[in-house]
Amino acid sequence: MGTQQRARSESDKQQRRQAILDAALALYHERPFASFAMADVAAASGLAKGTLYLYFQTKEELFLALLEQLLDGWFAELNAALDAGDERWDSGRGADLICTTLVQRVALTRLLPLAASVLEHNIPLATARAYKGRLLSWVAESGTRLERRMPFLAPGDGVWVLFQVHALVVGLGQMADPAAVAREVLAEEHMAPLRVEFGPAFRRALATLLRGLECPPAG
Amino acid sequence: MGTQQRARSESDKQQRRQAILDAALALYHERPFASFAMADVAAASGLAKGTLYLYFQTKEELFLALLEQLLDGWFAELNAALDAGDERWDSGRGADLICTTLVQRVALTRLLPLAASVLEHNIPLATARAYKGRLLSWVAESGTRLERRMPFLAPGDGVWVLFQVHALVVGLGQMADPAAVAREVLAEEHMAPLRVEFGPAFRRALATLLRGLECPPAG
Amino acid sequence: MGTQQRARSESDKQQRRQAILDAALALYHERPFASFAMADVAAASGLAKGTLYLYFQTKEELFLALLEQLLDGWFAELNAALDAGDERWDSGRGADLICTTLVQRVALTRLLPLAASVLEHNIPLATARAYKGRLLSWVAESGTRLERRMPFLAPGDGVWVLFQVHALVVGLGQMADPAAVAREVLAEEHMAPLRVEFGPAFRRALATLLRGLECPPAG
Amino acid sequence: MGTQQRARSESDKQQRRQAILDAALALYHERPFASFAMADVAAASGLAKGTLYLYFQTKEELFLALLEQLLDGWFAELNAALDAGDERWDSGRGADLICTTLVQRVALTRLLPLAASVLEHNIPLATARAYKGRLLSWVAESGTRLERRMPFLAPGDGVWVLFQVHALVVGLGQMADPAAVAREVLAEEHMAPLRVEFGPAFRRALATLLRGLECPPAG
DNA sequence: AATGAATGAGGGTTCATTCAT
DNA sequence: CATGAATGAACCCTCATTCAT
Repeated sequence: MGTQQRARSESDKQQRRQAILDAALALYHERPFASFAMADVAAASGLAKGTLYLYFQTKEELFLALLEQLLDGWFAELNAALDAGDERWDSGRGADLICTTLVQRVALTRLLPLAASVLEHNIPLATARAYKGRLLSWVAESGTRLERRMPFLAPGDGVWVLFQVHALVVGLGQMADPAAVAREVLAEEHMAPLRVEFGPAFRRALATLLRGLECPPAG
Repeated sequence: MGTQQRARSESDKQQRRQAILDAALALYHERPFASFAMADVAAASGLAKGTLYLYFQTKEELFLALLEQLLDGWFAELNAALDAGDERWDSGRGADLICTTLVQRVALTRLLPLAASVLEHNIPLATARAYKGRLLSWVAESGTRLERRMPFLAPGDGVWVLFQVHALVVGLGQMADPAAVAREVLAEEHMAPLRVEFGPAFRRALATLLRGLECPPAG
Repeated sequence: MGTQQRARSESDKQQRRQAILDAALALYHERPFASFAMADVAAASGLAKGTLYLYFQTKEELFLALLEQLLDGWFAELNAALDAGDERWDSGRGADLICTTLVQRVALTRLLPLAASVLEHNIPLATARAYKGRLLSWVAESGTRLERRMPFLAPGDGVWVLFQVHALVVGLGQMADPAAVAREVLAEEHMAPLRVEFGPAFRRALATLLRGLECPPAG
Repeated sequence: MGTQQRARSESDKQQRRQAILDAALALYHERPFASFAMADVAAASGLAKGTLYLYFQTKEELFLALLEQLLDGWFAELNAALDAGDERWDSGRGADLICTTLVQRVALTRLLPLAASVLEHNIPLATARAYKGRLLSWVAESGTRLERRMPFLAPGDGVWVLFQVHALVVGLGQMADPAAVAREVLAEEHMAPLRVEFGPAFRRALATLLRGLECPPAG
């Protein structure tokens, strides 16, 4: 119905852009992201469909902006924790930090798996480059910090660990968040071994992985 | 166009069913599986759209049939290798086997990530149950074999390792197989650190993970 | 699976034709006629789909053949009753006969409404002519008999009454046999006035109609 | 093709909705309603297919909206006529009113028979309830008025008469509006007795029916 | 800048009919 | 005569995007 106030100044516009992203995020609590339609995001943000296109050229761009924001938040928290103090961490401690910060960011862990399929559609080269560029610097910066904190990590291991984190989030996230039908099946008694809870599963996987790096070479 | 030969005998029909699956598989070389339309599969297999529905009740059933077939093949090879001989393996040897058998099955590693999203749509409970049931028995059987071969694995670790394999295949597979636009970006000089090659990446991740299990507890 | 025995002689073929019609009829007991597919009829008669087309050129022809058969049976019974004895009947008696014979022929009353829509599709002129021709002679013959039995009927009234019977069967039949959703709605308390039971509704309508003919002109 | 003007105001939208209904109605002149595809209605109204779904959630909803509109118009006219003046009417007068108002509403008489089959498909319970509810109140209100005007009608007879009207419209309408092939057959000389003209046929049927109610009980 | 009505290409699925065997 | 695999035109509906206002 009513027309929203116009965002005139540049900061107004940034705010509105942010409001759209927030609304999109909020939709997670109701339904899987893959089912989003622009109409839903528009409704959730109290704007008209067309308005979204003033702030994002395509649906995918909106999606990537949201993902970047969530990643940004996580890397910031991660870096802050890695920068505080200077005692050495063992693999358990490192795994703990990453898990704790990540597990509570449900939206991020659910959005990340979709990144790849979104990147397949409809995004201009420049957008893809921007996203990947940002990803690169995040990974590089946090990778270095990880290596500093966990000296058993060789140069380059920090970035490598973050890749594994990505992979595990995507892979385990998918297993831990099955669709309705699958959930129903998994609820059956004998399916118990196939049930995966993201938090514990991820923690154990990451801890084991870091332990493998920490472990003195066999022999 | 022209009418295909009729598949009369039961074995003809199995062959045709297989031909459809093969055609679907072949489409990978041209476009991401997620974008498949039944029309595409029909065209690729030289059949009419309606004909596909003689062999598969829904698009999703076709997809799951393909996936199960590939999984079946892999688990068979894996089990055969685990059953041959009875020397003990260390983590490196175990990782090698899994990697070698899996890496050459490109289609499987690309299809697996889609399983979750397919399971979200349009499949009857029975189909989901059948798929999950099969998965369960594959995982249980191969898990036991892994434990037998690698005695450093505690009971239950075998299944757990296979879950991590699944997760890593999905996660790393996604990173290693970017869409056209993303590939173009990653081809740029400075993006090198973000490039992931599935084989080596997966091998290292799995080896490290198994090493972590093998490693004597810290202390 | 198995191949049916071949109908070689002409009488074999008549029998098979009849078997198909019987099977189609039997399907009524399970689902509304409008939802029939040729595949269903084939399955019900234990024949292959293609075989049906050896006996009926189109789906509609099969349908009309079935309808004609049911009509034939009813007119035969009606005529027999009208021919037995020679006392005069009043409107009540006439209505009773028609109702009693018709109400028990559920298949007929449910099939009749579909005749019109079937005639709209896909039937050759010759088939339509044959059907209408048969209808004409049935109506004419039974109409005459009605007039003989109920002398308050003027010449032509007999045919006219049969038209009204047709109309009422179609109209009331539709109201008395609502679809699942409609039935659910009608089951609600306050919808009671909209509920129609075919037997009583038809009986009263026809009785009133005949009474109107019987009734001395007003004034 | 070209883009239609946008319906902005609420009244514009009502107008467009109406235009769609009008276009659907107009299609009657070309083909039986049962064969309508949304694509046809779209083409007839000069809109894109998708646009129809802005105004009607499903094909069936469009259909019911059209029917309700026509019914509403008829009941309004009927009620107005029944409310004007207060002399008593005999059965002939009552039949006249109903016939005259109904016969000129060709679309209504052709649409009504399809209501039942439409109600079988794809409509939410709520829609069915709304339709039946409206029907109930129309019938109840006009039924009462009929009884007031024609005192020979017992309580409840008014509603009953309207049911017969419904049934006769459906039944006779079907007979009077044959498909192309059937029409051709009926045009042949000797088929004359099967030809039904809706107006006269309906008038006579209804008049006779009312006369039957008016008539003093036999004996 | 904001709107939201209009677009229209596709998508999955059904089913009457054909015809090679 | 019998079969049933193959066909392919239709159908309803969705939704990202556009653009007139």
